[in-house]
Amino acid sequence: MGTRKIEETKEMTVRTRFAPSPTGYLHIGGVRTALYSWLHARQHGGVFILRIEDTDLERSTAEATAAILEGMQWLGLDWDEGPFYQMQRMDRYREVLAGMLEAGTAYHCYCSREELEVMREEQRARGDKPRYDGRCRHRHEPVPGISPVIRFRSPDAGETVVEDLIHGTVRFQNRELDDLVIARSDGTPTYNFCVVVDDWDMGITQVIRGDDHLNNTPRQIQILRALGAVPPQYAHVPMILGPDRQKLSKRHGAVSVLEYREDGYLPEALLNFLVRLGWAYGDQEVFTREEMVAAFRIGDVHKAASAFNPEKLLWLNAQHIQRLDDSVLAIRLQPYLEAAGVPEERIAAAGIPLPAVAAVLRDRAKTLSDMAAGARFFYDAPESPQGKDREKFLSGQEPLLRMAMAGLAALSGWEAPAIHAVLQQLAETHGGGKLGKIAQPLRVAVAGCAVSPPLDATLALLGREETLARLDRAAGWTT
RNA sequence: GCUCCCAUCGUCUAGUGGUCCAGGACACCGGCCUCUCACGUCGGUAACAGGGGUUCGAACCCCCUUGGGAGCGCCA
Repeated sequence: MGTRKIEETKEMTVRTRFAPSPTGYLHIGGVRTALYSWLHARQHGGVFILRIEDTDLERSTAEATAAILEGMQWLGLDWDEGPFYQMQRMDRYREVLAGMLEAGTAYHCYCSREELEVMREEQRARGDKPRYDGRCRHRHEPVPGISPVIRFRSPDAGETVVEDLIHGTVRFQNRELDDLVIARSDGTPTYNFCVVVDDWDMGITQVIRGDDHLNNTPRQIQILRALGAVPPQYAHVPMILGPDRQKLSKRHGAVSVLEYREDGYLPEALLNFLVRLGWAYGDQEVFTREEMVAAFRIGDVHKAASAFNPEKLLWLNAQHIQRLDDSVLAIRLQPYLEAAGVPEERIAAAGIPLPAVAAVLRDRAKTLSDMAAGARFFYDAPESPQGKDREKFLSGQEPLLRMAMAGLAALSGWEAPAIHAVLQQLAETHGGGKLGKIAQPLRVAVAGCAVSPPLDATLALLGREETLARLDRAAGWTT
């Protein structure tokens, strides 16, 4: 019985977090670190925490916070605790700050910004790295009229080692690290300090974040040690570049993830794309959410930055569309159809089941928006086609349309194979044996454009009455 | 400038000293399939950044160079 207790304390519950700052929208890079954190927690039966780092009052907005939460929900990256807001934890930070001042691991610094700027300039001129020289370290008397900042007293000898799950051992000489500001002169704590206290308080076991934070890590470890806390494990994931391998920016469409939703991407496809950006599992390209959870290992993530590849995302989206059940696909598609101007009531009124339409469209759609565009004509009888299509395919084709109507009207059933036989027959008599000769005019007549699912399947779905009505109407467009 | 990180086809990657004149995927090019557009399918072009070591043997280990990135704030 005793051994059991040891195991439990040894194998701590995994606790990871995603900690975005609400100064902008949730973008691709953020989503990937969120995904990795989530995956790591889920595969270990751990806890995933959402924390909003909103201490930058100037730039944080409520809209950004809302967009982040909505994005996470849309992606299905569900969190077990939070969202926590740093602004609501100020009392706690002040308490820790006071303790550090008391213990002497932090001290007041009265240097003015101007003074510091001069100091840095001199250092730069000498070719040194600009860093605080610790001139207030031993000051005991306050300077009247100046509200001091609080600095962390960092060790000036030895080294701090980061055992990174992705990068391996990374060593930093302590003399390279200066005494950083952990509280501003107005008393508010700074980022590096809040992160440390939060990760500590929240019992985070693995900090998974962008590798732009790797340089901050030794200082965070030092603060944690000064606090008597055991540092968590770290995993610094590389950043994502634009398709041109330049830093990801708005120009690349690297905007809010919610735009991917608008553009008709499936969340599982986006997640699949992102998980493979910097990580691989043999030759497997397509992963379900469950497969990702099972196969992903944070330690297998690549060290190098990777470029965003929109074509591959599109391909993966198509792959995931292929794999959905008709009924599920229809449910996913419905909002996009609505956005394309086909409300739910009209779908019901038309009597053409959406799952069936989705089934015939799935092979040729890369996004749900594509699919909605392709599905529209089933529910909305097309207007007279414009320009080329009308001239090229309908001009002078009234006899053909009439023949088709006669043939289809005479059919006893209304199944695709029977319809196909009629079309085949028509091709023999009016198309020189070539289905292509007659299919295009009929397609344009019925769908309003030169692209649609196979004609027999399309007509079967439209129904006899609607097909004949559309052919009759199109006969008026043949001049 | 200083510190840290990184480096296989255009892109995402497999590869952890021999089985690699380097495999898969997207994209691209060609063939097949075909009533349109697609899907599918078959095939093709295409990479170990450069230089030194270590070793019987290096894409894999070490060093240097080059190139990219990050950090050096009372931003996060």
